[in-house]
Amino acid sequence: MGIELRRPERTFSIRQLCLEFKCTPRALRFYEDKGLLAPARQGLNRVYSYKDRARLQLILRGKRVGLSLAEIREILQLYGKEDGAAAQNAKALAKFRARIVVFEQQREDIDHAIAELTSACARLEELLAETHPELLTAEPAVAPGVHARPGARDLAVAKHH
Amino acid sequence: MGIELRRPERTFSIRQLCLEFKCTPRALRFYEDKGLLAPARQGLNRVYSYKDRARLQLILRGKRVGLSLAEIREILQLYGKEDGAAAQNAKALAKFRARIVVFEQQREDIDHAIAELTSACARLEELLAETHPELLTAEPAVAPGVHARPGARDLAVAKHH
DNA sequence: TGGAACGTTGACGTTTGCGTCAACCTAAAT
DNA sequence: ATTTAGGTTGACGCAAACGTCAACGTTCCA
Repeated sequence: MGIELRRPERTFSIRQLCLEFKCTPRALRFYEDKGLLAPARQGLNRVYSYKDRARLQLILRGKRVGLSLAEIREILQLYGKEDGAAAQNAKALAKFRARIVVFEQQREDIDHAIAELTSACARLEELLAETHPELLTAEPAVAPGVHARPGARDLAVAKHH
Repeated sequence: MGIELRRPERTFSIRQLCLEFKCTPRALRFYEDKGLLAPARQGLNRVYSYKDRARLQLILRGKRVGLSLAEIREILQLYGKEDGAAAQNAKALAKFRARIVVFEQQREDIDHAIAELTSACARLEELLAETHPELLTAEPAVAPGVHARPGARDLAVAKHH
């Protein structure tokens, strides 16, 4: 039939999204409880649209930069309603600006941290080279070009202990 | 007499550090409990040296970039003992490198976030300018309240609920 | 016909990072 | 002598962000 299964119409099961984004069903349901997601239902089952997937991406990015779920929800809400009460928009503007400032501070902190860790690595490498060269794993730097892709192979999220 | 009271010899009370770094005594004691700080004592009272202050700075920076206290402690420990078991140093090296990778990912995320919020701000400004220009506070940058995150009411500015 | 595989809703447990008393000491100022 | 302004150690409380069962419903498929 003529129905094209192009990407924008695709839907996702909870597990598909979890595999793609390395998280657990529990987490997605939790985000839903907290009002960050609202997938459609097919009977009882959740059905995630492309828009839901995009939201999830934003949520996870937000988390990685240290936002709380409450803050993320706020931002998502403000994002959606560009109309409505203008006073709300003014408040949104202020909040956004404030967040930008915080982010810039954070970037500075991260640059600091990277610099310090890098020099610490250099010192450690020297030290090891002198005393126990056999322990040098011979990986002097981060593999260039390759963004640390976790390589989703299993459905169980392995933890580091 | 010849004794110079240069900075390196200065010591700090718990409150002084709290004021300087916008945190609470409770937090500092907590960090101590967790093995991140170990100030000298004068009777019962804690006396923080310049080195302690530096450690505190690192701790807070670590927190701001999303490290857990446990991770920060690990880093601080590895920092202090450049000798000792070489195998430990090798592990430290690996961990540091891994953290650097995470940090670089984080920086990317933050740049993303800043970009998105900035464009959102621009859109909001336009929208407000058209519909309710009187709400434009004409503060293109930040105004109030130093950026300290939650709570901190012990000796900081009173906050909204 | 039944058992994987996938989904659902509770509900309780856990860790982290402190806040918040309470009860007490102690040196300095009044 | 007593208030005041700092400090101390417990001990309990709490919110965030899930993990971890338990008990149960579908659908497919050999």
